[in-house]
Amino acid sequence: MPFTYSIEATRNLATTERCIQDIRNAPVRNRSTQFQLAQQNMLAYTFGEVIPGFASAGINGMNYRDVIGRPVENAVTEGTHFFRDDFRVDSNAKAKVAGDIFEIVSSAVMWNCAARWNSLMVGEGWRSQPRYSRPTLSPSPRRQVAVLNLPRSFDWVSLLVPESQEVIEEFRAGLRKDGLGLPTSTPDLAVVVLPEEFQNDEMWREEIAGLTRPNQILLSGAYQRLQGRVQPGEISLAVAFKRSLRSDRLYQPLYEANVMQLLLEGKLGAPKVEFEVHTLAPEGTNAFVTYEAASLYGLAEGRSAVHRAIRELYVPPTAADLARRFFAFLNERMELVNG
Amino acid sequence: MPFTYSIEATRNLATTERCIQDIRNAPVRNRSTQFQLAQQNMLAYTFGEVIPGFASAGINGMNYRDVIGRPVENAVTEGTHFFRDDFRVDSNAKAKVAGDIFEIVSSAVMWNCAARWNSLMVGEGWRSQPRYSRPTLSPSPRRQVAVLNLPRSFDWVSLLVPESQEVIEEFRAGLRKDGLGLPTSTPDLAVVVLPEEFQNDEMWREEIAGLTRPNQILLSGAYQRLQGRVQPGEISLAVAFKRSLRSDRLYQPLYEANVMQLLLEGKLGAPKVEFEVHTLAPEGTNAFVTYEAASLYGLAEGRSAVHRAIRELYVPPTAADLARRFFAFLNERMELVNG
DNA sequence: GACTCGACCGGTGGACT
DNA sequence: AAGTCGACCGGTGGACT
Repeated sequence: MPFTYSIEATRNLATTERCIQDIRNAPVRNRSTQFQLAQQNMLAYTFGEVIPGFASAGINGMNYRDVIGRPVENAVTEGTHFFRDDFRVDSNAKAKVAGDIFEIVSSAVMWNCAARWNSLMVGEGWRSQPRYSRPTLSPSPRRQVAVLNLPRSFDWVSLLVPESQEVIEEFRAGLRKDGLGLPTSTPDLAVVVLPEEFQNDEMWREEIAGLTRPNQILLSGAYQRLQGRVQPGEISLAVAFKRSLRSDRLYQPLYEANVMQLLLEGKLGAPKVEFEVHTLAPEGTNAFVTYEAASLYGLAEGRSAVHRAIRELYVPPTAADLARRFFAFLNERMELVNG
Repeated sequence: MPFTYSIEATRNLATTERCIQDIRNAPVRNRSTQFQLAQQNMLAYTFGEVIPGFASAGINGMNYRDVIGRPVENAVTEGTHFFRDDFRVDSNAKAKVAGDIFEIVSSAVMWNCAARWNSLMVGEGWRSQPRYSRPTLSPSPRRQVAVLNLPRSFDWVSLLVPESQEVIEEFRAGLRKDGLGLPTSTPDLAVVVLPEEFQNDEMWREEIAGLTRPNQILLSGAYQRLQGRVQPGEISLAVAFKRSLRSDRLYQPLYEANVMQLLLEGKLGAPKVEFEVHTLAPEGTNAFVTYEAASLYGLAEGRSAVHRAIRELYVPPTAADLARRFFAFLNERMELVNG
């Protein structure tokens, strides 16, 4: 499972493990797809033994856009090898898979950061390989975090403890009388304070070695363990991943951040909701301006401490930079949690 | 310029007027595009003598999705005719053009509705072909409207009279001190009260016969005439056009509606801002739920008259339905304007 | 005329039913 | 297991510089 394409490794794959699935004889109804980019196999192939930022210096410091592009690159190499001129995939296929890979790999980087952070918080000291500067916040098991890559169709409200969900439900019940609602969807990822009942579990301190299928399942299913167990103030960070930007594709995070702020800050008394957007191709400066928008809820209330809805549009240069930045964030934000 | 593909009509086109432009020998830098879908030529070809809703009964009552799909259909027929097996366009090319065509054609339908409405408002009576039921609002030249298809990169605030723009500018100046902003972008289309200085101009009462290139320019440039001349309460309707929906593509209109409501209702004392979304393929019911969201500004203020940010997600069955619905809207909303 | 900038949406791989 | 449902984004034609 090499980061760099290997004809030997490819040859040893069972056909079901290959990155390219030939479905010309088993087409999906109402589609003309001939070859599928098997996203999970691609992740296992390219990142099966590699988590960027926690791998070799060469990968940790490599241009992150190139790192994220590698699975599709490898898959296309494989497809061309087996199918030559017959091989073709729609640009929309690459687009879908590249977007999911950016999200999943970045989540894995942050998962490993959280594991390392948590290990420090329970008093195990600061792991030294690869080297990141040691956070200065005084360790406490209560300051552990969980990194949750949230699935499609998720509703972030389901993370909250029942009492908080009830407050929101009552608020919505009032709206429904007028035919109104305030539906919530989700960021791609949430960082939450690790609930007390998990603070002795080792799994939250274990760095994964790569995105094998079992590890993919571990990370993508982690959110289920925390549903109904998070206090409003414990949603420490929300992240939206967008591999590239277009002016019309900026608004789901911007809107969802506004709703989160209205509900968490306004109705549940939580501190500032930190919501950020990660991208590898901002395509101009317009997005940075769009994301300077003040949080509408705070504005309307005429509060003194108005803030942006989106705290930052971040373009990670390398996986190591992403990790360093996340450690710095935790070092600052987790001070809010009583040690 | 037939609505139905005609090999004779195609044969008579100059190459620059054709719907398919062969650019294999003049490629765009950094692109692999071989054939371009000449969007404006396509509109002139298929709709050069037809505005749906103001054409024959067959077209007015035809499934609007099929009407909107016709230009691409005709262009593909042309391309196949001239280039046979060489002809290919990316699905993203069709997607872009289909989206713009939905926007431009729907704007043209509404333009003609406005022309007919205005003609009634200045006392010329109600035109009878094709037949729509006569609005009941008492006519007044002050109740005329302008339909503005707004361009890419537009800022709806530029429509407002200088005094109102200044109010917004002052508000933003306060935000900028804290590193905040509240940038505005635009709906695809705005319906505004026709300013007094234009109420005798015939052009606002003239129905166009088709989307010839000059008429395309007339409609797409109309907004320039009204910039700086609209009172906050005179933005009667904002529309976003989305040929098809995806769950992630719902939020630009939802967010922009919220911002418009904060600024126009909250800061400038305008009545309820009516913002709607038109689509031909909602793809499930989720979008209808998303658009039940209450306007965040009203919520935060704890106002009594909270309303939805998006008034409706509308799926026009035919062009005649779109026209009828717009007449009904004008009949109701323009009552707010003193006759 | 070459280049940059907006905003268009449909084809996709996987989760869930 | 066949069908439905989420949310991914890159290639595009035109306006502008």
